Amino acid sequence: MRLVSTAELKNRTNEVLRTAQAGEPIIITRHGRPVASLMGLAGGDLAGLPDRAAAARAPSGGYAYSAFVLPFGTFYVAFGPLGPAFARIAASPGAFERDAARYLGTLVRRSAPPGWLARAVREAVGARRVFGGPVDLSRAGPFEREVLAALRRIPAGQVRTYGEIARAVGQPGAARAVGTACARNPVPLLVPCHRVVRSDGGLGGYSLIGGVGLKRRLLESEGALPNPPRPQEAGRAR
DNA sequence: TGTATGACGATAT
DNA sequence: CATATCGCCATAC
Repeated sequence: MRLVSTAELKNRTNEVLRTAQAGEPIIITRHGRPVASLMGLAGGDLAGLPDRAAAARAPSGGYAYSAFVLPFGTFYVAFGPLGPAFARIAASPGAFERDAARYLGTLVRRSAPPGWLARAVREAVGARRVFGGPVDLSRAGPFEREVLAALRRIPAGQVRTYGEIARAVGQPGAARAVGTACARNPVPLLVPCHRVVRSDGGLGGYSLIGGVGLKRRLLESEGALPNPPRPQEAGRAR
């Protein structure tokens, strides 16, 4: 990972882009604070994406989706010109297609996973890096978008409370609404809503298939839980 | 425009 | 410590 200031970005654009293309994640900083990231794209990565002309011709048509078999289920991701737009763990392609069509307002067709998407899923699930790639949040409201943006700033291995996110987006009293926004996250895992927990130490909810059990599993695999449950000693006191 | 609904939080019991 | 209650706030209808 490399940190690049706005000045560097402007004055050494080509070098920065070359670095990104080489596969090293670039974090853009402003006033010393990370504000955005660049993800390299290899040739052919965009093969599954509709081109600009196609998008203009059919503004609401043309989402593709790919399936990824993960340890806890099959993860489906629908993507358009702006990036991943809808993702779910689903029991079958048909179930995902139905949910995706309802959310996106258009049919989705299956496609081989573009390289950038496979990498994004790998990074998001393996939690080896923060997935900072593009995400299509155009159907989310302004508050929801801010919340989701805040979630993306939570490093793997860490958690935040719903209240902390509320304060982070300037609505200190909106913890509950943050929960609602998380529940409506169109791209779970890619936007890590599982890293938000309750202020009382509870995990809170998780609406993906798998429920809080999956949420716990994800957080454990990221090393975010201080005391992984040890079944053998569960309940034992002193 | 009003009303109902949550992946919440603090407090009381 | 678990449950109940009430306040909160952005959405969906």
